[in-house]
Formats: sequence, structure tokens, C-alpha cells
Amino acid sequence: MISSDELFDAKALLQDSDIRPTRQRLGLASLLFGRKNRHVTAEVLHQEANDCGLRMALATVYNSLHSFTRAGLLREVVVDAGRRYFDTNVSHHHHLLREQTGELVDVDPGKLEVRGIPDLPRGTSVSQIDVVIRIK
Amino acid sequence: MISSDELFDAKALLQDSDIRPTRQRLGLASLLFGRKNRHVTAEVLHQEANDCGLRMALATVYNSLHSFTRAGLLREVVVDAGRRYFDTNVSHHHHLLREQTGELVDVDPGKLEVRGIPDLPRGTSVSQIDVVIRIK
DNA sequence: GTCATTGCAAATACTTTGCAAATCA
DNA sequence: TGATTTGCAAAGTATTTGCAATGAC
Repeated sequence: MISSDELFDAKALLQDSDIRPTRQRLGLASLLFGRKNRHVTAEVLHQEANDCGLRMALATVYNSLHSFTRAGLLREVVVDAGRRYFDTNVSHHHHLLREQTGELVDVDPGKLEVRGIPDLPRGTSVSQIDVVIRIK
Repeated sequence: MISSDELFDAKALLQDSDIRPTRQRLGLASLLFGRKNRHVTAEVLHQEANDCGLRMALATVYNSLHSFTRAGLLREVVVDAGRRYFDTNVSHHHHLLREQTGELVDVDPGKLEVRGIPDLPRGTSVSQIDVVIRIK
């Protein structure tokens, strides 16, 4: 019996994104993209990697997260001034944050709508609209 | 001729908030609350203070910003995972962020509306909804 | 085998804490 | 004067960088 996780081809994913499939990156990609809609910090991902027997420096986790983000495989989510979250869901959507646990949940943009965007300064355009619903 | 800035009574403001009006705090309060809707980082405020001849450690600026926030005179705004912004407008409103300059502008909540808030987990309630319009 | 790229130690950036010194009652 | 609070040096986190070593082609 082979689970779908094991069938996931991290190597092909990285190669398709022009990222060299090194041992460390393959490990991180498997952890990240083997299942849907993950929200991780570098530290949590580093811990997961260690728990799987993947040894690497925390800085390598950061470097890999940035590579993946540059390639469009991840998107950074700003919900905390002290921690950087990365989201494997790169399509447009919003977030719900449980303040007590730091847990982040995706919110479908089809359900949540923002109306009444103000006039922008001349020569500028909207790059992204982020909505964070903080709950306690 | 006396400008309205000079008439602003920082000492009364701090005393009304049960914050001891020390020299450093008075200086920072004057810089912050002498005009409307300021968005500052600790570093920028520290630099402004130095430029005015107010010498103090950066940590003192942080401590003061936190005191003011605890007292409800400031509100923290999360738009960047690396920097902490403080806003002198403590009423409910949203933000527009110029990505190129880091400049933050208030958006009236009467103009901008969020519809379709999803179901929340049992036993939780909304603590705040933040909308950040990022422009480039 | 080559050389662009990596992976990590060390450095940096940002923020908080612990406590000597100052301040108010 | 004594309790309280401050202001800052030093420490603590989080993240980035420079470059020796690697490993993909």
C-alpha cells in the first residue's frame, strides 16, 4: 500500500520551478506540498524536518522558504510583526487568525468581499488586499 | 505668535492616562500627538527625537510606545513581519500601504466594508478585522 | 570536471528584559 | 525615606548574508 503522500513528486515540482532539487529542498518541499493549505513558520518547519531525520540549519529553511516564495510556490502572510508565516495556498484568499494559538486558517475570497476601495495616489495600483480576521 | 503645536499639552495627556510625564515621554508624546494620524516605527521616532535634541536610548522609545499603547493612546498596526508600526489613530479603521516607501495611510471604515465573515470556531468571537490595501 | 549554486556559521536587525538610578508621595 | 517606576545596557529572538564547500549537469 502506497499513500498519496508518498506518491507526491517533490523533485518534479522543484525542477518545474527551476529550483535545484537538493536533498534539503526535497525534504522541505515534501513536508510543505505533500498536503494542502499549510501555514508554517521557519522554526516550525525546521522542527518538523528534524523530527523526520532531515538535518539542516535553520538558515537553510529560511533560504528555501524564500526560494519557494520567489518561485511562486509559497506566499508570505503578514499577521504578526515578529514572525514570518508562509502559506502553501498561493491563490487569492484571506485569513482567520486564532490569537491564542497563532493558528491560521484560510478564508475563501468568494465568501468574503471587500467593498469601497478608496482612490489611490496617482500612478499607483493595487498589488494585493489582505484581510485578517482576528478571533479570540 | 504661538502655533497650535506648541499649545498641545503633552503633560496633561499623559497624566490623564496615568502615565508618568517623564522628560523622555513628554518629548515623544509631543512628537506623536502634536499632529493627527501619525504612523511611526520605533526607529523613526527615535531619529525624530534625536533630531529635536531629545537624547534617549532606542529601548526607551520602545518602552514608551508600549506604555502609550497599553493606555490606549496608540494602536499597533501589523503590515510588515519585520517592523512594528504604531498608529496615533486608535479608532477602528483600515490601512493603505505604499510598498515602495513603507508609507501607511488611514482608510475610513465608513468607506470600506467587509462582507461575508465566515463561521467562527465554537466559543470564539471576532477581536478585530484588519484590511491592508497594498499598492505599488 | 566545472562552476553556478548551495548550506551554514557568523553577522545583523529588531525587540524585550533586568536592574541601577531616579522620582514621587 | 521608602516604595514605585523609570531608562538604558545587555540579552534575547528572528532573520539575512558572505563565502567555503557542494553537487547538478
